[in-house]
Amino acid sequence: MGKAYDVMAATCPSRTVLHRIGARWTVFVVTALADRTMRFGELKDHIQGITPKVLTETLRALEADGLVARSEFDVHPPRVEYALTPLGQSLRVPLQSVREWAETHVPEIHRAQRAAEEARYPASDSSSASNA
Amino acid sequence: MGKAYDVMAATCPSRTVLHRIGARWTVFVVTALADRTMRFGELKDHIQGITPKVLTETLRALEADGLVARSEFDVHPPRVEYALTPLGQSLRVPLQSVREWAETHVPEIHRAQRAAEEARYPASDSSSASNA
DNA sequence: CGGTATCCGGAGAGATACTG
DNA sequence: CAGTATCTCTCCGGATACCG
Repeated sequence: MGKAYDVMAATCPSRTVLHRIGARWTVFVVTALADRTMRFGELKDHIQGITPKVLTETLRALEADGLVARSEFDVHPPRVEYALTPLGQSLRVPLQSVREWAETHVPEIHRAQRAAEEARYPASDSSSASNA
Repeated sequence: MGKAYDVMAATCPSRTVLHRIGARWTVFVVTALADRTMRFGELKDHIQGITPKVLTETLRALEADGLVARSEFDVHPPRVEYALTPLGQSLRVPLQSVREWAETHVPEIHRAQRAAEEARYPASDSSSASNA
């Protein structure tokens, strides 16, 4: 027997799943919630540059997919906490390895990009090396 | 001393990197090239549903980032082969784990989505269970 | 505090047709 | 075979302002 799902198949549902977890801010939210439960404002402060609208959309999507649990406390002022579900916890590992890869290989990629740039415009040495 | 790069920082270059490898078709191309070198047409056939334009764009981006190497043979008909660079190879592991997560957890996510749907429109039981 | 509502702009994705 | 060229269109994502 083969695999149940194959991401290479055009209509495979796993593509939808992949699309979701590949969404712009998913990795940030999951990473932020990996350590501990957080309130909306905490997430917003922690994930620098995210807007409330986008954070809400991301959280709603993750909640609908069963990755994040939303707990609302009926107090004043309002208090809402977000946490990873067990399913969301299981996503920590893959996403962490992706994030670490990104953080680790920044210099190599920059080097490759500058090299490619050089190849296209050979003469410009605005910041290129003097040492061969 | 802390980490050199932190994905949570708004201006961190690792975010750009993350964005690149999170691009729609990156995971497919890297996965396809994980096993062996492939020609353009092979990639196109293997990654079902991708259009030549998008495949080209993805390959060019990956090439610029130093993840994919393009080898052109001056023959007729033309023959062009794509392979992962060592840097690209290093991306295999993280992306494979993400892909496997997606393929593995499709049923759970579908279940969560249906449950969320139920919660919003409680009455409709078009395909819900007869067994409580 | 924890969101919504609304509007807007641009990048990316797709279909189709064509070329060296 | 391996792409380009064009065009369209959606959909994200961001800014801003407002609500319970």
